Amino acid sequence: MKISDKRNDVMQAALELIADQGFHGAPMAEIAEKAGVATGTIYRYFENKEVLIRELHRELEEKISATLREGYPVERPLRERFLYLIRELLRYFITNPLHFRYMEQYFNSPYGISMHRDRLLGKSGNHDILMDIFELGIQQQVLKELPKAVLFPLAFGPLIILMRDHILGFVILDDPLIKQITEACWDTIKR
Amino acid sequence: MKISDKRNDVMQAALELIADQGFHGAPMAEIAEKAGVATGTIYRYFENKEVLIRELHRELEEKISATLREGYPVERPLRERFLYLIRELLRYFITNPLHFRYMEQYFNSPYGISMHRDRLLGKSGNHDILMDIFELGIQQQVLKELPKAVLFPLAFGPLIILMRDHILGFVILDDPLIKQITEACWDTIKR
DNA sequence: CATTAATGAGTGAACGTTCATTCTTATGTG
DNA sequence: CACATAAGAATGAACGTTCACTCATTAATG
Repeated sequence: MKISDKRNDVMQAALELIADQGFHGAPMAEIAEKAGVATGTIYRYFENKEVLIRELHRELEEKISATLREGYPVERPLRERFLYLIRELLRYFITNPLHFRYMEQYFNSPYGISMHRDRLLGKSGNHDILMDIFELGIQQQVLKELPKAVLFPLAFGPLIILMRDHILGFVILDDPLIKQITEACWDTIKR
Repeated sequence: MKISDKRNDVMQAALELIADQGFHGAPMAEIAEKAGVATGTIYRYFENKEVLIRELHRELEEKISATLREGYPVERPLRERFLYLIRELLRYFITNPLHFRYMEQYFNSPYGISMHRDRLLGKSGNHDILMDIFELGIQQQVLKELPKAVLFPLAFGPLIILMRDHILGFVILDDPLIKQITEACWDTIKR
């Protein structure tokens, strides 16, 4: 058993518990039990609960960012690049609903607020890509002349509710529907 | 002092605390202190914390619903009715940021999930209005031919992030901007 | 055998809720 | 009107529970 095995087990257990019970539905004791370790063991790997939570967030963001960059069509027209981002983000979360639920919990908590500031300042990984699209789009008069801080909510706001509804089973996001949705998102911001 | 004075004080205190600290940042003792009553007094008016929380939600929803219905232009074209709804909702929340924060907390909690089901089934007050718009719009081929459960997120999803950013001071939603935003929301769903 | 890892009972703080008691207001009586 | 009595409202200390975190002890490792 490698040194990081238990660390991973703890993170996985925390992810699952927090994703579907929230931070307060995930006591350290329960995380430990689910991970098959003792409570105290968690504190070998994470200074405290907050560190565990932030670390988990960091790791998920990393994964998502990597996925979006993977096949990103840098050379294609703006619209295509934009559609790609939205489509792949939706697909990622459909494949990894726990990740979505976790990010949602995180975002909607005291932890999330500082991150939020970063996002708008374009610090985070794949938001540079997005901000480039917005900037170029406005320059080339392809997009509406709106602040980037408005374009982002317009384009990505729907995805949050859609994902939630998908996970709850109110909608089923299959490929044809995803195609229509991504195009609708484009319509929101295109001139 | 009327019988309902303390009840109101408690609700107001709970609203303020919960809106900016979340449910877990609002212990009954603190709510009581802020309301200027003893802890035990709360339990004269509310069976327990959950009842208080739900009651608060009910009351806010009532107010919002009333506001949206107030000047609703029933006789005007679809587009105009739709723009009205979005614009007034934004305005309401800009005027009452605590209400927005509270509803967000509520929505993003175990309590919120049952409500969510109601919303999609069209039980809640002003959603009948909205569903009518969607239904008519599809019939008249004004709107995209998408499930109502998709039209709703597309049209209203942006508002949540926009409101959050507005409250955090990242955007300032003034009237010209609101006009552009509501029209962008319409562009998302119009054919 | 020395060092590191893992354990889980224990600790104290925080929380929602209760309830014996006190204070306030309303009602009855002469 | 003065006073006694009853009813209702308000109080806050106390209770039981939950939780994050600690630490003395045990197990594993090389």
